[in-house]
Amino acid sequence: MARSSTALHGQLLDSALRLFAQHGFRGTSLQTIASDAGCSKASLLYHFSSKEAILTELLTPVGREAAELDARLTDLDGTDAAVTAVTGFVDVALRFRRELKVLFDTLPESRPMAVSGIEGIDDRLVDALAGRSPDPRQRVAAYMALGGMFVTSAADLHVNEELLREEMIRSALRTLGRGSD
Amino acid sequence: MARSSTALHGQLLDSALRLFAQHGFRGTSLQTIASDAGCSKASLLYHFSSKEAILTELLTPVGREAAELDARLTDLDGTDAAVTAVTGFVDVALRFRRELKVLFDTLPESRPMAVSGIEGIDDRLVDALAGRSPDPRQRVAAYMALGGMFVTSAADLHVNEELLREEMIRSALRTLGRGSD
DNA sequence: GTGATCCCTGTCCGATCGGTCAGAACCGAC
DNA sequence: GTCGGTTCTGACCGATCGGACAGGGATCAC
Repeated sequence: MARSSTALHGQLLDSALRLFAQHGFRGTSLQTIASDAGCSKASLLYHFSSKEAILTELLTPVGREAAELDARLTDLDGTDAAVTAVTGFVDVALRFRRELKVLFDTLPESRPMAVSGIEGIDDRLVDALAGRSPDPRQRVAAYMALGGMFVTSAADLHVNEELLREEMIRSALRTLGRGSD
Repeated sequence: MARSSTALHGQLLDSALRLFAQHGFRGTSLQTIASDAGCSKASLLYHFSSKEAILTELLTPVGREAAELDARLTDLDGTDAAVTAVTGFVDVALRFRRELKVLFDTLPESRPMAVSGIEGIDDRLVDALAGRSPDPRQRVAAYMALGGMFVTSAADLHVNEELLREEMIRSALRTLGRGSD
């Protein structure tokens, strides 16, 4: 027995991500994760100090990328801000589909933020998507686009990945009234 | 004590809906609901045979309306189907904002369907939103529109209700490439 | 009065949860 | 060999979960 430490660690993260995405954070027990990864619950808690710690480690990468996108958006406005926000979000969302699903499932509970640096990022994203416009109609459209990208990336449409990416971006821009057509 | 039976029953439904929407189904215990409604857990279980029964009673109305919309869509296609699906969905979604949030939170877990008559309604909605087109791009756009409407209705934007409704419909139609502009 | 019925509750139950802990099993270094 | 450190586990713990159940009051008909 005794895999090379990091091996089981990664295996546990894999199992946890899949199970969290499928049954939610609350709906997945430590025992289930451990069994899926082929070890004991006690072994899981040797690698991770708590259930929350697993979540944090899972969501840290997407948190980092989100923060980067956030930073890129700060000094943009108008169409530039909207287009950058759309393409940036779609890219991140499609790269972290299951993570985003877990994040979405976890957000409503105002738990002590498992992933740092993304507090209020949703408001800033909506602001950028709206092209910094204070028009409430633009804000609603921005929310529609954001929600659409979120849900669509989390769902698994049986569609070619590149086509999905392109059409998500085109759709979102149409939603915002900034479509080229 | 001893309220008129139906009074406590309704009070419990109120509390449950609010708490389910706020903390999720799993994240809300029977004790919490009972305390919020000002009675004992045993009393709650006198009015409802189980936790699942509360969920069913909460989601039945929105299930009925969804089924009606579903029926109205069957013999429509093209722009008619898309427009009817958008306006119908927005109307239902805004009338049952918290219920929809609970439904969304509850869906991922493949629990024995608490609300009947809506199996596979999402696929049929996407089909209608896509105007019955088999084009995968239209299907992606349909999913974007559906997700946008879903999330936007569940979120609470501080926006005038009628403006919200109008702009959600306009945004969704733009997403589908059927905007008037 | 005395039942019968309805509403409500205190108390208990088994299951499951996240988490702890002492120690077994394995490892390379010596 | 054996020693020290790392990896892993069975057994256990307190808390909380959804739910069962017997009985206490209140209200009615008679």
